[in-house]
Amino acid sequence: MAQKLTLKKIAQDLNVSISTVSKALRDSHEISVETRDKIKDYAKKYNYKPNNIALSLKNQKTKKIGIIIPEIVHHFFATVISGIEKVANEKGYQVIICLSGESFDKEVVNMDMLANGSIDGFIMSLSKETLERQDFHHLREVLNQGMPIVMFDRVVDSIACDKIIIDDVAAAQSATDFLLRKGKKNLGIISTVDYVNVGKLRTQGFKDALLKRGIKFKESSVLRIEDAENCTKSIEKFLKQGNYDGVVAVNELFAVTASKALKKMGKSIPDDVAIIAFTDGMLSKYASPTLTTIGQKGEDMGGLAAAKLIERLESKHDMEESYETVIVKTSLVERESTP
Amino acid sequence: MAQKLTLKKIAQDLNVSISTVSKALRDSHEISVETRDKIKDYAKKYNYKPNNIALSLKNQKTKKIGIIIPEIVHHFFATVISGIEKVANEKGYQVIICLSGESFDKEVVNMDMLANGSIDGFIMSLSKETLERQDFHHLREVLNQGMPIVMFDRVVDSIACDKIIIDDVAAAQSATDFLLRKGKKNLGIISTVDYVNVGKLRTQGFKDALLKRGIKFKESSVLRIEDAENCTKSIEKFLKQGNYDGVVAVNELFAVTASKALKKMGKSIPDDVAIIAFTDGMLSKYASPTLTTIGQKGEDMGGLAAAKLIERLESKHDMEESYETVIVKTSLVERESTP
DNA sequence: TTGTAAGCGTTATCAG
DNA sequence: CTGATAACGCTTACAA
Repeated sequence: MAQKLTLKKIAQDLNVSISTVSKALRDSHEISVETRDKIKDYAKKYNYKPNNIALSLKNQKTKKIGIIIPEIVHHFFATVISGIEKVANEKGYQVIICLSGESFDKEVVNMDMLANGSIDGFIMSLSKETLERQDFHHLREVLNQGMPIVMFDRVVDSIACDKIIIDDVAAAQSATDFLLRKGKKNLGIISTVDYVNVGKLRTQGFKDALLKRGIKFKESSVLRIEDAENCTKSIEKFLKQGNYDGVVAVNELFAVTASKALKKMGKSIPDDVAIIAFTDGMLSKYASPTLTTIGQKGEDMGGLAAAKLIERLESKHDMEESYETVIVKTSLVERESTP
Repeated sequence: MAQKLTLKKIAQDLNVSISTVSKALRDSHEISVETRDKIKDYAKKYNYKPNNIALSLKNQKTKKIGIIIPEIVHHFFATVISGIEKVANEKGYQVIICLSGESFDKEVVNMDMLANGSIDGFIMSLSKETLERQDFHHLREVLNQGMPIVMFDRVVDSIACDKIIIDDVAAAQSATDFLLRKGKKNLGIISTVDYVNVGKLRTQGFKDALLKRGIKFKESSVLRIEDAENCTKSIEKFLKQGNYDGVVAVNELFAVTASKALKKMGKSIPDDVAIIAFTDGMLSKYASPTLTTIGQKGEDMGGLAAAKLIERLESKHDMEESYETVIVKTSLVERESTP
């Protein structure tokens, strides 16, 4: 069990000083070619690699990015991480992931832990509970220490930092309008409770689209789901009562659940009822019928977030106070659930 | 932008020495109650938190676990991470995630980076390319340095370390037998290329189940898929030629693809053809028809892997050379795709 | 009861 | 050309 090699050991073994070794390995011209080669050969032979922790302490930077998201088992978040990881890796950074599990406390604890030197900056999407409480002191504290944050998807206006979002209102509006253009007249939307801002914004877009075409908007055409695990019953009831010919769903899960409910009711998709969903993930691609979706480009969002954060980390603090909100274009992926 | 508080600054502000501050904050009885309280109040007021990097360097342990997996967008891996994260967090550890993207080189590079002090141990599942090449020098190097590794799912026998797996042979055998018991006679299996060991093992189990019942096994009843992205054509062809009444698929994706192909061919599921898949994820739950699956308990596997790793990290090096392979029981989840 | 000093592994500055 | 020293932030013998 060969212990890890350090500068100190190399120095001892080769009867030189630590600083000589350090300089030789960094190709300093102060060192004679002979000693340099001797040291470099030795280092290569025994596979010396500098200790990252020591470097972090010395340089006051870790080359690590902290990611805090609600859940990793949601495909959208997984794609975002994938995008972050890719860009981060290219630029020599690594990612530390913490899950809040939609809990405010866990979000705070994890953030505190990471903020104490483990990382250089954060990329995060807020937990539902945090959004509900509207308590953002942990974010403020971190920003106050001079540690940058990039928020994505679930963001809040009142925090000054870089943000990567999609234009939820516009996307929902165009999704809704898409159904209207296909000749659907009586639309319903399956959304989340309002404190989840993306749900609220998408509902707003739905409403806007109707009003723009002079169709009156009824509150009863909105279903706001609290508990995604047990949404089947309420979706069935909603669809039965509304007798819609077009449905907008704010995520894939609501959409497939609606699709199943409709089939059970003997409706044919897309002829009797058309469905369009947010989040272009696995379910949409493989459900029967396949679902028309608004793609959220999770990987792009992650990549942009990472690029933005790293840019800020590596700029000489000269981009102070000029925060940017990037709006990522969504894409409409047409499949079988719409005519 | 309040700079981060350190022991040094507290010491200066309060006109005491650094070690006094350190001791006071750790409730040392060496320190008088007055100074202790004074220091603790000050620390609390300005929200002092010790720097993790400094602690890591001092203690020679980071309280971080490195995870290396092929992809995060695969639901199974996401559930495993979720399980790891949960257990790790409970025990005061955090997770650093690196993705190999099924590439050998990326796996090696990432592992090297993490091994240089950033983490205390690894949890990993090998990339396809690594399995194909059978080159495990990077694993050996890490183990040689005394850094523990726990492998899961895609493991190799020749590396001595703890492993968390499912009994792929037995699971495939029981899945196959399940179809036979339901009266199916002519079975096919959709698997991966053989160097992916789980594919190979599951194919083996399929074969075993047939032989055990005295049914002869034909090589032609195995489809080995190389490229999961473009498997539709080959699956269609395979199903048409074989005219099976029961299909085992080594993952969800192959299963839904098969399901769609069969429906297109006018077959009814499960009456004409029954399907059983590995990996109980989103697709199986929401496909039409829903799929009967072998649940791999990703979250459990992750939790066990984390627990095992941490146990090894925190034991006083007295469990040397006694590596364990934990076999996690799979569960059969019956849904609509089987009678 | 408090302070000094060494050490974790590096790098950078300054002497020799 | 080479080496000693300080520093990053912290803990912990050991002195005072």
